[in-house]
Amino acid sequence: MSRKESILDAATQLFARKGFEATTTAAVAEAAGVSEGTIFHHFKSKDGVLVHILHEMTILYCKELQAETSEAGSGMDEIERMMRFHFRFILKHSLKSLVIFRDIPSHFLKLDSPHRQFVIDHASRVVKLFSESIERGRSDGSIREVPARETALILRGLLIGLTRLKLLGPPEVPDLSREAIEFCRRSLVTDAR
Amino acid sequence: MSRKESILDAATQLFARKGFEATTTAAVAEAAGVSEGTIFHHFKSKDGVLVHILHEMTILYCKELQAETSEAGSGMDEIERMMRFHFRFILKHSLKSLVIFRDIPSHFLKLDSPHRQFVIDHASRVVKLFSESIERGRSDGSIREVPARETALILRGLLIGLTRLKLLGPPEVPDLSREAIEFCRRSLVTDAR
Amino acid sequence: MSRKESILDAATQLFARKGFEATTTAAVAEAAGVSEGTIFHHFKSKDGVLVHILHEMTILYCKELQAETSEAGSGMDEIERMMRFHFRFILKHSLKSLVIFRDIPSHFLKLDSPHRQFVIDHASRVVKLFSESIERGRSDGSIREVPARETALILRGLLIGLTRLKLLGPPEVPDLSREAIEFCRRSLVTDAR
Amino acid sequence: MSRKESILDAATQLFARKGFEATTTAAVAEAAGVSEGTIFHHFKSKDGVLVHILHEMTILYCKELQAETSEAGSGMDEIERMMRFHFRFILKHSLKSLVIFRDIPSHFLKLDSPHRQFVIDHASRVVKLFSESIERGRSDGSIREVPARETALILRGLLIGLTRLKLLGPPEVPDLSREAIEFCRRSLVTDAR
DNA sequence: GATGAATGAGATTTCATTCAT
DNA sequence: GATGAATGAAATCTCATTCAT
Repeated sequence: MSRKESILDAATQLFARKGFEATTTAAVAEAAGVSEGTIFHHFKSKDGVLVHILHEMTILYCKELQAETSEAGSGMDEIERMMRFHFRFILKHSLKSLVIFRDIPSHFLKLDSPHRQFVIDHASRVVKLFSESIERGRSDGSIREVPARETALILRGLLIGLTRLKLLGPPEVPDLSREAIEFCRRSLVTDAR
Repeated sequence: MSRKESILDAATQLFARKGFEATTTAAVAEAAGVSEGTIFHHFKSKDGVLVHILHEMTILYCKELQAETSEAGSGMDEIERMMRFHFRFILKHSLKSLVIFRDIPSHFLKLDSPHRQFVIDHASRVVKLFSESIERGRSDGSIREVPARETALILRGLLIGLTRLKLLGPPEVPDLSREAIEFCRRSLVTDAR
Repeated sequence: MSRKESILDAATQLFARKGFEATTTAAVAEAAGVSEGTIFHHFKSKDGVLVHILHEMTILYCKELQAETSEAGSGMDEIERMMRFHFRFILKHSLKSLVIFRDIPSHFLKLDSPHRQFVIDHASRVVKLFSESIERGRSDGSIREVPARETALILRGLLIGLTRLKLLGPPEVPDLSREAIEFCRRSLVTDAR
Repeated sequence: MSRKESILDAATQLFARKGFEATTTAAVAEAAGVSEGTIFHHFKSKDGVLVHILHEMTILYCKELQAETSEAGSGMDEIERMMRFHFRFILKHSLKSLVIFRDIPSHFLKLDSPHRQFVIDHASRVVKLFSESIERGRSDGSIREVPARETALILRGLLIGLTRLKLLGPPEVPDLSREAIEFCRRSLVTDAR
């Protein structure tokens, strides 16, 4: 593992456990077994480390999400597959997801943040994928007549909200992925199944 | 307006605009037109200001939410009314909601935060209200056979997610409240309406 | 002596001895017997301390220089008085003058420095005073026909150069004030004295 | 252009524009198109680059200044030629002169600098050349009875001061070389020309 | 000769908080 | 209750320099 990777690894752990603000670069350096200067050599700034994680995860998420929709099936199938993928993804990358879902908003969604646009663009891309699947579903008869973009936004809202609940909430929250998908399926499918 | 209120007002504005961490007590003092010491005189710490906002809003939310369910109607009616209330509430208190939805998680949901339990308890209370309405709906036939607690959590997840979208997202996100309620209604009502 | 004055005092000593860059705020704080934070409380930044010294000295210099010319006498008398004043001033305020003559250029005369204009304006004011005296001297016959502004600039150049020599040069440089004034007098007086 | 020359070139540009302290070795390396290590390979330290420039310029200045006096003429002629040469030199090497006149004092004239002696020796040599010319002028009757060393120091002071004015001052300062030489000539020539 | 990743010592600055008035 | 000067602990970041390749 290169030093850069060590740093990312240690940072992810610490950010997840203590929060981005409360984690010092000194702590990251020590956990990664490198000198503090090395962090700044590779990432320019403390923010830079978070940005790196954000970009990495965002790109991965988009790539894999898109792959889910390419294997045909009905529009409703695609929606279900994308939702299942989302839950799988945040489970597989739970630490990084936690960091992103909890700490990105307070740092990168300020109006003057240079990273705001990146985050927004990513969101748009995801919404668009959902939207297209909904339209496909309306065409192939698997999804009822709902407004595509609005519904896509609602689906994304639901995913985000449940992710927050899972990652930030108390541990006794049960796994809701199956039930959530069912919840959405019931709302979307055409009356005469 | 008392000095205490001035401080809360200024703090809300600044927390909303720049984030809790990035707002200095000096800035709050200046915006409120009081000296820095006064803040610590009334609240005990910077955290104290945020905690005050959190408590105030939480209690208000719970009180008003509960009021919504007291006017009878079917279980499904109650769900709809509670959802409508939520959207109304965050619109009416958008600045404070923004602060709470964006900044509370990263500060008060750390495992060792003394405020974590308060936040979690509040969440439980809300979920319980939803849950009870769902059960009532199942009894009165207005809601189909869904698991009450899981579904309540999903509803709350949806509300949180859409709130985040609205408060943090780009301004061009349309108002989704009506559509979201409709989305849930479709999923919950019994087949034979 | 207030803490602010202590800081200015200590800073002047240290800047003079070791140079502005090589002096740390920690050293200033220790020498002044205050905490490091106090420096920043009063002066905002390390630069701020230097700026304060610059402003203070500049204003004092201008005020006193102007006073020299108000007591009438011929134009040539005024020139001599102003030159004598300059040498007296930098002798009286030798530490602060050293700081200003040695360290200001490298910090505040960069093209993008926000203080550049202040320094330039001060210089202009001094040159103007010299210039006016020269014109007066030409009118009253005490100074020969020389271009006023150019000659004023040359006189100021001479003063700056000699000041640098005195402050920065080896200690064996003799006092040149008397001889320098004589040098200029010879160059400026009308042939038929 | 060798890498060493590239470095000197880039360093001169950057030192002139941003000042020696504010220029990082990383910036020099990038501007020169070499790696940072190469700078330390050729010069031994960041100081080393400045020292190199200083030595190079100092030696060149002395050599060319001396050449000016070898072509005979009266003592006064020599003084004029040396002054003209100085103005020509700093015009021709304006960037390097700027660096030397602005940044050397604050770095190499500290009492404990190992380069202080070199700078002082150079100054002495220049003063000596002026001094000798003045004595020659007194002998050949072209210069009046003035103390040779003091006057030489005054002349050097004037040159330094005007150089500072030209290099650091606002661009609207007119060229003063002709007028300055005339100013000195008037002061030095014997009454009965 | 050339590279550039790695270092580590240290500097400036920030800021919540205290406390004498 | 109100003030604001003073604090000090700590954090981010800089940067010349080294050294293995």
